[in-house]
Amino acid sequence: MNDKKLAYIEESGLLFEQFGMTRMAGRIFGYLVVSDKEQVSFDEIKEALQASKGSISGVTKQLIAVGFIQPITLPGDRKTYFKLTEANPGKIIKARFSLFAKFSELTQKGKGLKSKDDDVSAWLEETSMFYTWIIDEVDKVIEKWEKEKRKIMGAQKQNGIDT
Amino acid sequence: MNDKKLAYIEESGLLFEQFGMTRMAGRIFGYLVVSDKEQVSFDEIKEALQASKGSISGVTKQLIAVGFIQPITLPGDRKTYFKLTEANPGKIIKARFSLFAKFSELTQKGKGLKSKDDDVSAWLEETSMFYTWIIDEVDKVIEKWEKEKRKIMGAQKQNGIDT
DNA sequence: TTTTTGGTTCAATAATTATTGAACTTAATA
DNA sequence: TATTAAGTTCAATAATTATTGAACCAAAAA
Repeated sequence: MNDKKLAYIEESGLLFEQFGMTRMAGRIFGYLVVSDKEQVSFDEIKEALQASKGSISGVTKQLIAVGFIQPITLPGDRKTYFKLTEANPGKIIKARFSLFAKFSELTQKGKGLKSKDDDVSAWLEETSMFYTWIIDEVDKVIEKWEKEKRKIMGAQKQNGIDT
Repeated sequence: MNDKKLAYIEESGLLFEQFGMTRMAGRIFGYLVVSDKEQVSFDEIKEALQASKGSISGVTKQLIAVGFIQPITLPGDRKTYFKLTEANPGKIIKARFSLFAKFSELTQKGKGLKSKDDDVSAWLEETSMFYTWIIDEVDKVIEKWEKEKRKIMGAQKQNGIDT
C-alpha cells in the first residue's frame, strides 16, 4: 500500500466524521476503495488499519447497516469478507432522507402544542409538509437515476467537455 | 411553560442530536417553536433553558449558520432576539446536500488511485457522478416546492382525507 | 468619561462517544 | 468430543465534543 493510498484512507476517515459517522468507518470504506482485491477479509482490514477485532466488528456492522458495504461469506470458509456495496448509490441517500420524516413529525407536533395560531404555526405546517413531500420526490429522483443513468452519465461527461 | 412544552423541548434536543447537531441546538429550536412570542431574547433563552451565556452564544451561531433561526436586532435596543427562520424550508436541505459534493470528490479521487480498472472503479465513477447529479436534482425539486407549494399542500391534505 | 448592559471568547471541566482488549460464543475441523 | 479459528460482546479507557464560567470587549446610557 503506497503513501497516497494511506493518505486517502485517512482522508476518507475525516470525511466520514463530517457526515456523522466514525473515523474508523471512513477508513474501512477508504481501504476497500483503494484495495486491489474486490473482497477483503475481516482480518486483513484489522491488520491494515491496525485496529482491534472489536472495532472492526462494530464498525463493519455500522457500514452494512447504512448500506456502504456488504459482507460476503463462502461455504467451507469461516471467514467473513467485505466489499463495497453493489446496491445503487441512491440507497444511502434514501436512508438518510427517511430521517427527515422525524423532523416532519417534530414540526407537526410542535404546531399542535402552540397556545395560539400565528406565523410560527403556519411555518411549522409548511415545514412539516415540505419534509414529508421531499422524501417522496427524492425517491422519484433516485428512480430516475436508476432508469436513465447511462444517458445521464453520458450527458454529464459531455457537459464536462463543453464547459 | 407547561410540561408538554418542556417535554417537547427535550424531544427536539434529542432529535437534533440524531441529526448530528447538539442537544442544546435542538432545545433552542424547540423553545422557539413552543414559545408564544415570535421573537425571544438571548437572555430569555438562557433563563428558559438554564444554560450559560457561552453556550447560548455558540449554539445560536450554529443554528444561524445552518439556517434554522435568524437573529433580530432593533435600533435603540442592544439586545439580540431570535426567531425561527423565514427562509424557505429547503434551504437547510440544500446546505446539507452540498456536503455530498465532497463525497463525489472522494469517490472520484479514489478511482484515480486504483492500481487497476475493475468493478470498483466503475462503481466509484457511477457513485461520483450520481452525487454530483443529485445535488442539482434536489435543487430543482426545492424550486418546484417554492413555486407550487400552495398547490402541493392542497393536494397532500386531500390525499390525507382520501386514504 | 465612567458605568452598565449584552454578548463573545476561551480555558477548564463535564459529558459523550469511540476504541480496545479480554472473556465468551459459535461453528467447523480433527 | 476436543480443539481451533473467526467473530462478538461488553466493561474499561482513550479520545472527542459540549458546556460552563470567568475574563473580556463594544456600544449605549448616565
